Amino acid sequence: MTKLDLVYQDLKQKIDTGVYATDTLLPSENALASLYGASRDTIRKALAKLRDQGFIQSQKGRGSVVINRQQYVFPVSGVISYKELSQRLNFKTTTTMIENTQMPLPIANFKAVDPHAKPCTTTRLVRLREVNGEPVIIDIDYINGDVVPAISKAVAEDSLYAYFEGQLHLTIAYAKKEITVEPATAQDQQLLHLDANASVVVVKSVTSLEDTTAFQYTESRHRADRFRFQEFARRA
Amino acid sequence: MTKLDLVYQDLKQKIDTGVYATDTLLPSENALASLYGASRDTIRKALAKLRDQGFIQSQKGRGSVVINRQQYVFPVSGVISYKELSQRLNFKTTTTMIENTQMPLPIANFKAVDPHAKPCTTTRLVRLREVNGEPVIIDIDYINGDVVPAISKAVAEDSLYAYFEGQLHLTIAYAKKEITVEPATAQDQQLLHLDANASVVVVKSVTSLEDTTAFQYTESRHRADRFRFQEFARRA
DNA sequence: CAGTGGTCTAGACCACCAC
DNA sequence: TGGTGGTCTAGACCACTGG
Repeated sequence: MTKLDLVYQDLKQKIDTGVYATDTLLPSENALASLYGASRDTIRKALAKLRDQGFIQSQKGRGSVVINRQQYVFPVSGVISYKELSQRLNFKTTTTMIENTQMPLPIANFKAVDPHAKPCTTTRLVRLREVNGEPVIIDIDYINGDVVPAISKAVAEDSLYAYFEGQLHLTIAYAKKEITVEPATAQDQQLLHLDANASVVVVKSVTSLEDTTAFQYTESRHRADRFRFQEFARRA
Repeated sequence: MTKLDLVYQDLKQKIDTGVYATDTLLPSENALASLYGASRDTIRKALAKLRDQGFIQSQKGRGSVVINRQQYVFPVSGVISYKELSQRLNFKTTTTMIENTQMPLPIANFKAVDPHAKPCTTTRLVRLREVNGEPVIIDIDYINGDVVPAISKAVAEDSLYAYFEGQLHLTIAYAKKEITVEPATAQDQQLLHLDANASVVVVKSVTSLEDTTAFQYTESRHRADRFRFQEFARRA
């Protein structure tokens, strides 16, 4: 844990628990520097992170205002696993593996989100996500066989990310995502209990490692009436 | 223009035009510092910005790799106006004002995106966006009357953001957005030429100024079959 | 006016990568 | 081993806010 992250985590926690309340000012940068025994620059980096995440807004000559008790609803935003998400939200979720096969990457299917995808063999994983006993999402994953050899049912039904990071020590760096709305396929209708003319929200993503290897291609098909996505963005 | 932004813009432009090609390394931070006559720290801040935007990925001991020729499709991500967007994409677009009235802010309608919205009088603007003669989006704006007095038809059909920033000198700081899918209303069906059982993608947003005043509430209703949203995200 | 955040600098030490 | 990015520091000057 770096000093920057210690300051960031502590401030974030104090904002979350109301020690620093919404619409009030944080201590000044110099005050925080003394408090944490850090240089002003390190404090500023922690504040920049809070700013990017939408916790504070800084104003010249005044200070940094707490603006937002962060609330997660469905952050397609951010690179986060389904397991991490459901834990944070206290959902009662189950994951059922429907398919686990080896096949070449269907490049054309991910053209929009990664125009330069290269051929490779993959593990194809199809999983059904249920929340409170209701089927909500079908996740279709293609995992690069050069990076990850094979995946057990136990891992697939628990958490891929925990396996990748904890066991294989892969460093996940970034992802590109795309959201569209499409007519439900026969499989969507069957697994998600949908009518013939229903739509699903499709989230396609490519996740890459620190060395820029694209190693996971995912197509996530959501019941449209259960889909919700929130984000925070800054101007310029 | 700060030195940081000069470096950022120049590097970004060189990446866009291929001077620094995808999958190649940028000059080292020390080299860039000499090149631009800036300190290493300033260079690092510019690189951090490029990293956040998905242009480069840095690797300890190796350098910073160009990973992505940025491509805009429909950035709900980012605080950007429809006019800025259509210019960037070279769309042929028209905007038609349908309604321009004064009314109290419909707080309940924006509860999900701003739970603490306060009562205020607003200008309600309803505008239809067409791309290549095809109606694609209905924008319903509520603009805080305490911040912006009234809005002319000419401004509404050109660009609100250009007016807010250029004429009124407001500093737009950040926005919260939410995406959901809803059944098309009668107005949706009529204006967007949709069937009775069609769905629309609804993007609700609250935009705030530097002093944290929420001044614009927008409900953007998109034809589902024309909607596409892409984003870049980093882990942790 | 004093205090705040915004920008910029020069230098230090570390962990990591490639040769 | 030399060069790279990652972290941290101490200090400077500026523009802005508030009383």
